[in-house]
Amino acid sequence: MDHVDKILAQWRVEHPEFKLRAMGVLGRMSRLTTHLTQGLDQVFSAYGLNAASFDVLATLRRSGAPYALTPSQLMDWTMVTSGTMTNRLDRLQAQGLIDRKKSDQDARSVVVQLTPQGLDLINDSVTKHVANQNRLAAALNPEEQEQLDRLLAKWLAAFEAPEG
Amino acid sequence: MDHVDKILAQWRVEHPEFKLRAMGVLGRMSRLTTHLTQGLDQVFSAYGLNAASFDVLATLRRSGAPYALTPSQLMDWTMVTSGTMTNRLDRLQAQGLIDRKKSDQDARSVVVQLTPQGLDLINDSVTKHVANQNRLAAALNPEEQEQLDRLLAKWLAAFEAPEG
DNA sequence: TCAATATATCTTGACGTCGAGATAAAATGG
DNA sequence: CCATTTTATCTCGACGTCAAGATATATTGA
Repeated sequence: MDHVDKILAQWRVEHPEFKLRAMGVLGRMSRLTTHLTQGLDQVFSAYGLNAASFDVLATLRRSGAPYALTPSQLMDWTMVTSGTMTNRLDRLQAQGLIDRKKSDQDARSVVVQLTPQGLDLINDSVTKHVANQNRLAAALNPEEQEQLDRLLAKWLAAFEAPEG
Repeated sequence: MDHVDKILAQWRVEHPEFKLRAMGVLGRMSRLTTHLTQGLDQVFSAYGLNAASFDVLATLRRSGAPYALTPSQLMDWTMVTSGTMTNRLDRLQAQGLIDRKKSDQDARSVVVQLTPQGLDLINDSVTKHVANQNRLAAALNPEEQEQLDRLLAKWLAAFEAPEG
């Protein structure tokens, strides 16, 4: 009887006709996301980062040398709006973890690049982050993780399929 | 090859030694949560609400008549801090959907109650919300939803088990 | 009894996010 | 060639959230 079960039990009393299966799934996902977010933040904050700034640095890092992307490319990878990305980049630049220079190709555009300090920081932190993710997932055995991943992938495809 | 697969493919090039199963699961959960949040907001905004205010109204509604709880009880149900709850209640009160009165039992405490308008609004919107949840989950068949729910419940138990 | 501690709620300041709009430059098409 | 449309980025104001701290009241235990 976890928290979500208690919520469902209340609705069964107040609205016995409700079809609650999806509510259970979505409720557990939401609740789990809260716990996982807190778990991931433990590593981020140990490096003076948060999920937002880590996300940008990691996106630059995994794009490969020279660890440079435009704000638009970063927006595509991270699912945030342009105002949000500008704010993230401002803070990372103030921390000395990235720099911005005008693009040679397109005068409207900007190139965001990891600084040497930014590269060092993401190299260290991402290793800890991956270990932390595996720790957080360890409540499920490898088979269960595979099963879960398959179901999530199928569901996600409904939103990210090539045709929308 | 969804968005998360592309991220994993990049890491495999840059860090072939990373154990990426948990990253896949967490990444898909995160991405899915973003899409689901947007899907749920469509119903909320049709009623002049957002996820935060809906959450409070729904918690009061499913607690049963007289649809009254203290801010502390609401905090327990919704997993938010006291400052957040104060802010939510201020806005709901300004909208005329709840009222606050001093507790008879405990002079430190407050009783939050749905107004008649608040009750009408949550009664209408929660019905649409449940249908919307089932619509969003329909990419998985009932069996898959059950399977997913079982895995999520097991995982969630690691965070919400009686002993921590 | 009453001082120390715990509880309930609110306040404040900082931050991350979004949406709408501004600005500038590039691409398009007649 | 030039007007129109699209693209890239930034600005601004509003909002939701949190952490830390303030205030008032209740509970505990010596």
